[in-house]
Amino acid sequence: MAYRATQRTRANAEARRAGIERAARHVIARGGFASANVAAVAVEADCSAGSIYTYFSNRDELLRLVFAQAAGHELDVIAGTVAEASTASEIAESTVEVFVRRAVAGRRLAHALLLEEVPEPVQSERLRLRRGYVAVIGTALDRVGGTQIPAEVAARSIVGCVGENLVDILDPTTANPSPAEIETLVKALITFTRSALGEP
Amino acid sequence: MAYRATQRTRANAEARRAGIERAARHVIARGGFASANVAAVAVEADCSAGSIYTYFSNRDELLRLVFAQAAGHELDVIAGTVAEASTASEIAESTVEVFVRRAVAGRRLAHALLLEEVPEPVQSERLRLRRGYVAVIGTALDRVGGTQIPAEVAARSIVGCVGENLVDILDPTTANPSPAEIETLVKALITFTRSALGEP
DNA sequence: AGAACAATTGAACCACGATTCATTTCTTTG
DNA sequence: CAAAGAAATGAATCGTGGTTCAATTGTTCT
Repeated sequence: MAYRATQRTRANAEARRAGIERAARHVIARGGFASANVAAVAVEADCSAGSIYTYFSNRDELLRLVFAQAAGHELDVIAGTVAEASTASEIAESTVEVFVRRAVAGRRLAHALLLEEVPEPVQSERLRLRRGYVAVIGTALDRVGGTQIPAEVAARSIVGCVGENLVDILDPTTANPSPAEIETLVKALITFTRSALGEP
Repeated sequence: MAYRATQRTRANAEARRAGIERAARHVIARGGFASANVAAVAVEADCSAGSIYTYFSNRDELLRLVFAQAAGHELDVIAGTVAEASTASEIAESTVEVFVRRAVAGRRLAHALLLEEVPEPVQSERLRLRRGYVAVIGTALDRVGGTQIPAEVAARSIVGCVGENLVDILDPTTANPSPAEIETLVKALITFTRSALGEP
């Protein structure tokens, strides 16, 4: 016997794995999933293409993990703010505010997470996460009560409204939206979703 | 001189071209864009793969044309019904009704047109068409007046609401939705969009 | 009929990028 | 330090599916 994996070895391995994930996240945030080929991630992670396969079974799996982390974090943020809301209006308001502002702040990444064409395993994850948003908002709406329609439909509708209005704004081929434009949109969406939920 | 393209020749050529488009549409309606590879379309059109390149410059262009036809037709239908509406409520109502019912009736095709991952040229076309929907609904809302928020945001929101609520229903990997489910959804969406537009 | 040209065919070609794997380099332990 | 095993490397491989093209078949005209 002459070699055995040690504490440090494993810590290093974990650091490498995390480094590759971070690299992939950066590449995606810069150029979307389309640009996140194995070679590009390897360059960013400062390792070889082959090495990536020591830590991840394949490219799709790596992308799926990175997607799940990033999108999961966004979901947590929304869940946090929605949990504090005590009326349907507040739920609508905080959802729109957080969603739109965070998307605009991290435009390219938001586009990748929400809209870009992705490999199938990532798409499944995206649908899972979207169901997560619906669940979080739907549960909150149920808690505060007073909606005339099924909370799930209301929650989905809110997600749909906001998402659809971000399509052009997040388009990587167009210039950054002006702050004024964003203010108008946020205000309008809040008005729209509030009245939709039957609040004045 | 011994050969010149004649009336009949050209008519035949046009028929072939149309046949290939029809074949592509059928393949897409059956298995989505993913299944519409050149070989599959050729089989359905009863011609060789190579022949397709006599009539279309490449696969993406063929798919783009077929998409534009199918989605353009849907837009025309919506435009037709929305044109008859004379209140915001009626606009919301007819949009939801037509959109949802037609989507459910042609589930697989609707999924392909609205949600499936598609080659870039098709995606551009999809965005164009979506802007068409927004324009049609937005113009109608402007015509009847009385919305507190920009008509474009309202129109986009309606499209987003409806689209998002179709995601699960159109998923090809799940069973057909029950008629009752559809009724509930249509009713809820009409309520949601109506109140969103500030109508009781 | 046969010359002239267009259309069809389908197998070969090609582009692309993920994946593999023989080789080399690094770590640990006796 | 040497042996044993792990990890890293990156060029070669492979799979996939769109695209091409030489050969064949079909059509028109004199």
